[in-house]
Amino acid sequence: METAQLIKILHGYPLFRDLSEKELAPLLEGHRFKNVRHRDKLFTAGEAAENFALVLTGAFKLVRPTPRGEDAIMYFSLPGDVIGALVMLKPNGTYPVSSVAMGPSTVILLSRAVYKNAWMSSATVQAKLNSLLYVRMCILQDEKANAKLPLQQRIAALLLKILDRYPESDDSKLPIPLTRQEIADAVGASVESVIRCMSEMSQAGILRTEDKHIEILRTDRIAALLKDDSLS
Amino acid sequence: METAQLIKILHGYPLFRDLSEKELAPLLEGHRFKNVRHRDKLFTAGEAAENFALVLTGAFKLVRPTPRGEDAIMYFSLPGDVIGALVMLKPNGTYPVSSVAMGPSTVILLSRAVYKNAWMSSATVQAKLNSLLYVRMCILQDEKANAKLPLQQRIAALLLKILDRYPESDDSKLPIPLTRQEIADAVGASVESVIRCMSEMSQAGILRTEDKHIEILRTDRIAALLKDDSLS
DNA sequence: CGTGCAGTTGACGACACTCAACCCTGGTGG
DNA sequence: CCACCAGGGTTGAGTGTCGTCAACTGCACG
Repeated sequence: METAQLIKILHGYPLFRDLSEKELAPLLEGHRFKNVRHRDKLFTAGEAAENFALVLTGAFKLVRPTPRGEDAIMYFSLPGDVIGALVMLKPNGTYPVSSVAMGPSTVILLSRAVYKNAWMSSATVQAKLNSLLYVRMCILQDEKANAKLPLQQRIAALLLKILDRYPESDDSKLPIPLTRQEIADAVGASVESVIRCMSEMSQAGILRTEDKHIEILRTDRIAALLKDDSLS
Repeated sequence: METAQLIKILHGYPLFRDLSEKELAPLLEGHRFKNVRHRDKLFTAGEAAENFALVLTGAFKLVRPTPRGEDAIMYFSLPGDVIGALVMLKPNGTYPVSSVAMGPSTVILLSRAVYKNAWMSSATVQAKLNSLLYVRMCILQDEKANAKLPLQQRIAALLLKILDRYPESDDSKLPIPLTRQEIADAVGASVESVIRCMSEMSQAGILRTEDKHIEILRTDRIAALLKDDSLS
């Protein structure tokens, strides 16, 4: 890909929107593209963190292995997100989470050195990173606040939250292919429970899934689930 | 308090450690001290965010009200922590959490304007804030990963985590007065369950509580709880 | 001396987890 | 061409952890 084209794409992302081409160049020093196949790991939790990455296409789930051998999904990284930037601050740091591709994805890889030289010395960039981090933290906090709700509502909250983050989508289809297992890992439940829950919702005509792509038919009724209770 | 003394204190905190007096001054522009009484709110979730604060003494719990009227504790802010800084980025932002004093506490209040002028334009300060935020996020992620563990282990993890954050303490006494209710709010459980759990631990001689101050007698056995299972 | 907060205990019940099948699909290799 | 397997989805039965409700104690404070 030519640099000009890349810059155009980057300007579409909040992180880089206000940066001139001149400011952008040093941030991308030594960048290299990388394709990641479905279910491959870009970074692995616990590994020494030498690089960070910028998502261009596809999606990644950031997962932490739990003490019991399952996975817990912390975040879904979509195009425009930065993965592993925070840990660049710590010398000899290790990735706190693994990043696993959901479907074929592409990123650009950048080195810790670039972070120290260019990213860290720019107050603007740091502030933007803070912003991304802040959003992510709020999501985690929301989830913690919702942790005691019945499963149905936690799933509903998750689906709506994902829809929210993709304003461009046609309003009802989730932009990422999601298996029931992944939903379970994200809300902290078992696959079976998630399946039972979502079957109910399907039968109630609230949503539909077609080959891992979930379509929400009645956003209103999902939202209603969060207020009161039950599918009646 | 004189400024000189204040600066000395601030230099003791990671956030300001590397800053000269000259760099520090603009960051503190227009600062005012505030005493907060036990259980009073410094900021309230949902309120328009006009100020942020720096904790000097005491402690704060950052809580989000849950949909069911309970509180979920997101974080314990100790001296040296900044409260509400992140949301300064967003014009018209509202605090995502309430900050409630645990015991009498003091802070210095700073205005959004100072943040925009001084804090945001310093790459060093932004990077430090990032660091603080990163730690906090890792804690939340750990908790999410542990969410499915039995209650006993979640409590054990919480207590150890708090001890970790206070290396100066005499190794076994928690630095913050914690009620069972607060522990319950932090791990996402009911008071009664927490009480049952901790009574067991007391009887097993693992910990002792004296007027809301928890002392851990056998750090090793608490840690062991996290690996295998049960108090045997 | 009442009120509010913290801690405690017991009985009961429910939501969700576990385990164990089973179906369907697509891909791979003999 | 068919057998086999892996990944995803589904269902049912049994179980357990934890939440709910209720009642009671001790203490501090105004």
